[in-house]
Formats: sequence, structure tokens, C-alpha cells
Amino acid sequence: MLCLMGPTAIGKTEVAMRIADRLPVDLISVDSALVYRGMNVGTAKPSPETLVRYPHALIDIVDPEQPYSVAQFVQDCTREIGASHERGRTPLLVGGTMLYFKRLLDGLADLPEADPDCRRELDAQAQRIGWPGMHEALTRVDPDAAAKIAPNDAQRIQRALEVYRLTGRPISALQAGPSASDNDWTVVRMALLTNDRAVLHERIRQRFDQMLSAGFVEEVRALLQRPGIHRDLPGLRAVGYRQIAAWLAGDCEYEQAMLDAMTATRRLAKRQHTWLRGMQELHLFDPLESDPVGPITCLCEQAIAAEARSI
RNA sequence: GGCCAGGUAGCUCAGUUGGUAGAGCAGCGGAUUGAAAAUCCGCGUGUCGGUGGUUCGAUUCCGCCCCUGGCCA
Repeated sequence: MLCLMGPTAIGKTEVAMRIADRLPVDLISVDSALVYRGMNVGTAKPSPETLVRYPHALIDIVDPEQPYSVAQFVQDCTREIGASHERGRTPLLVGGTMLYFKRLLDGLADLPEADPDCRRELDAQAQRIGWPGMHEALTRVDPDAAAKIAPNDAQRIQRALEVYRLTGRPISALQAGPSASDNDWTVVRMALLTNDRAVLHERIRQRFDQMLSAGFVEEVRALLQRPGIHRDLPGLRAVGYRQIAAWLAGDCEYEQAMLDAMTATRRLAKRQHTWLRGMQELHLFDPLESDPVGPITCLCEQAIAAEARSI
């Protein structure tokens, strides 16, 4: 199977579609924002017409008020990969959510899923004693996990305590246990990456302007008017959506919200770079230096041929 | 042309009663196991506009020059 990764606005989708023109691949999206129905403009989702011509699995599969998670993704994606193989084709995973790639390829521990009641209780407790206090509590039940988590990292402290309450076992022990990566995929990892951050930043700015022209603000306004949708949902906390929602709520000036949205996008790209720098066996292509479609097609062809021989 | 106020980090500014300077934002590096486009951690040398002078020592005081803004001609 083939993986095409890269930071936001680098041009992954375009490259993936051009590969799909030439090779018998099935496109699978690896993106934590594209899963949401109704979040289109701000996620740079391909248009409906494009998606008809280039079907992508795992786009528009949940509503914004529903939770989605890396575990759900690993399950969904594994299913799609199997379906593609059964068709005698090759899955091409394309996207920028590096945690999803990481846990799909390196395995996911067998942990309980999120429990809203438990999280509410933990939030209430944190309200009283603060997250550093919660961190101390974690040190007592799971010192290994606590050592790896910063005292202010509310999200991870909460998750570790949640797992402990739900299972009675420390998350650090469960994570060290067997993980669900017992598949026989042969994986070719490719990434679109550039060292010219300034150019990427400029592309981010241009794309954000295009999103505004395409009705990004109206999209956010419409989403927030739906019953059950509010600013704290994971989808609405995505880059751009969060800042526009803040402006709509009167938290800041319009100009500031737009600047903040672009800053958030640049930081997202930076974190994606950090993930990619640490990945092994990665074939790198700089689309700013030369068109990567030829070399990537060549690499994919070899991989497909090798896979066919091994069957 | 005269007077006044400024010129300090990429930006906005603080500060040093003379011992070569620090915040916010931006930026950069890192972590990343059911929220991940999330969450968190770390990183500040910059001719303190230029140049002469006073001084053991000047970004700080003084002179001149340059630049910006305002007011007056």
C-alpha cells in the first residue's frame, strides 16, 4: 500500500489525483477534518464533482456533532485497505493527519474508548485542584505516564486518568502491551515536503484568501446555527473554524481573527514537519523544486509490481 | 526652515538614576496511543538610528548629522 503525506497546502490532493489517473489505486483520505460532513470550504475538501471523479474513502463519514478518533480511523482505514486489496487494487492513503498515519502503521494499544461521564467528572475535579494537581494524582497511580506528560497537558492527563478509572490499570502498562498492527502490509511512505517555509507560508495565505472568497465565514455561521453544534466540538476547533467562530461570538476583531487563523495554519504545518522529520523510510519530494508526479508514479509502479509478485 | 515627540528583536513597545537590555505577538525546535487541524514543552546578540565628545566604562549624558510623525512658518 502507498502513503502520501505532507503538510497542509503543499498540494497532496492534486498529486494523488494525478497518480490515480495513471495507476489502479484507491484513494483513502487520512485527515481528521475531512471526515466531517458540512465542513468543506475551510478544510479545502475536494469539490463534490471532483469526489465523483476521484472517489476518496473516509471523507464525509460523520457529522460534526459526532465524535471521531484515531481509533475509529484505524478501524475504518483498515477496512478500506482490505476492501481495496480485495478488488485487486492498491490503496493510496493521502493526508496530513500524522497521528492517524503513525497509529495505523505502528499499531494502536487496546485501550477503552472515551467516556463522556468520566471526562466530566475529571473536568470537575480539575476545576477544583487544577491540572498540575491532577498530574500529581496521576503520579500516584501511574508514575511512568506522569513522567512523560507535562503538568499542564490537560488532555493527556485526563486521558491517562480516564483509562485508569475505566480499567484499573495504568495507561503506560496498556500502551506497552500488544498493539493492533498485526497486518502484513508492505508500505511505501512518501512525503511532499519543502524546506522553503516562506513559500509554504505564502501558499497558506493565498489559500486562506481563496477560502474566504469561497464562503468560509458563511460556512462556519451556518454550522453554528445548527442545533447541537457549538464551538467546543473537535471539528469546530479546527484551524480557521475556531478563529472565525471566535469572531462570530464577538471575542475579537475580524482582522485579528483572520491573522490568527493563518498563524494557526502555519503552526499546523510546522507540527506536520516535526512528525515527518522523525519518520523512517520516507521518500521525500519537494514539489516546489520540481513536479513530483513522475518520480512518485515510478515509485508507486514498482511497489505495485512488487506486491503483485509476492501474492 | 523653526519647534516638539520619537528612532531599542521580524512587529508593537518597555527599560537601563551610566556597568552593553526584556515583554507580548510573530517565528523556530520538540513531544505526540480513542479531541490530533487537538493538547503541551522548550528557544531571545539585537551595530539599543549614525557619528564625534565627556567617562575607567555610553544604548543611557552632551554636540552634530540622518530618518519618521505632529505643530508652526
